[in-house]
Amino acid sequence: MNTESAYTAPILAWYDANARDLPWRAPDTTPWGVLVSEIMLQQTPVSRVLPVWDVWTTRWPTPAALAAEPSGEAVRAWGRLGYPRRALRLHQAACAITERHGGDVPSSHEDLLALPGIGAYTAAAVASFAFRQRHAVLDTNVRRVLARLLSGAEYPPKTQTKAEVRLAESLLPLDPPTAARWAVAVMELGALVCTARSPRCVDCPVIDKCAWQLNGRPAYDGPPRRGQTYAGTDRQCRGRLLAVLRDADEPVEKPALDIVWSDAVQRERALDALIADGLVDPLEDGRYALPG
DNA sequence: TAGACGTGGTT
DNA sequence: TAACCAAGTCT
Repeated sequence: MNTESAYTAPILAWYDANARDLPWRAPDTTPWGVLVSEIMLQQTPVSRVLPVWDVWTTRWPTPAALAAEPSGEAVRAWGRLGYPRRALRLHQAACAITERHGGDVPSSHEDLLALPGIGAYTAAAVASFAFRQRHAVLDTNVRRVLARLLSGAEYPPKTQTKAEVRLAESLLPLDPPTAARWAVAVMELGALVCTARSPRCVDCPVIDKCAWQLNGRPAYDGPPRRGQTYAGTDRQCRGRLLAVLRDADEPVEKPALDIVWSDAVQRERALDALIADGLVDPLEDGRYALPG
């Protein structure tokens, strides 16, 4: 496989000059700090993660510190980041790290992948960013950049293909620390320049080598990209319900939940689902609380 | 494997 | 304004 391409040097140089100064990239950030950031950043913009990451890593500087607290505290401190099951899984991951790995975030892709809430992307990201290993880190940004640069398409296919993985691997510099830098660099390029809408091609360090550009920037012509309606869904209902518990200092009575969603059938379904997910704890006295 | 899963900013 | 989008994972 290739180890260098015409894209490598320009993108690395661009990153050195344009990388954002994000706290989880600071040299003294621990692997745990990196892991927390990666989970928080799933489907969530950097600007909203910043303050929550700060609070979390200060309050729980190690996996053991988080594992020592009830999972409900993790859910509460998650605030309005969204997808609160991530908080639950991060707490579970902290417990597993404490029990199985002596309190140290594991460095191997395999061990990371075995942790709850960590999939192929996050395992690769942590192994690469925190441990300077050589992995293809294929997130939505990188998939879009590679689609444009090499496939000449505006967007990558809806679901990730093996061809994309092979392509990303073929682009990885051989030297692990350089591969790790390359991984963040491509991701950053996708986040700042090669964006989904209105890409800033004038600022692109590889515009002269971009297949999409050379093709005349053809518009996406594949199947419609999934649009997610939200109003009126179970997801919105779950969000309302959980917000009540998050904002309450003590367990709440049922009416406090009933008042935030008028459709009783949907409300009960959502509440049951939250309980099944372990995000809500139905107490014996009939009240409801975040899990202990 | 398609769909569920939160939330808020941008266009 | 409604739709799209943001460092995905799980089932």
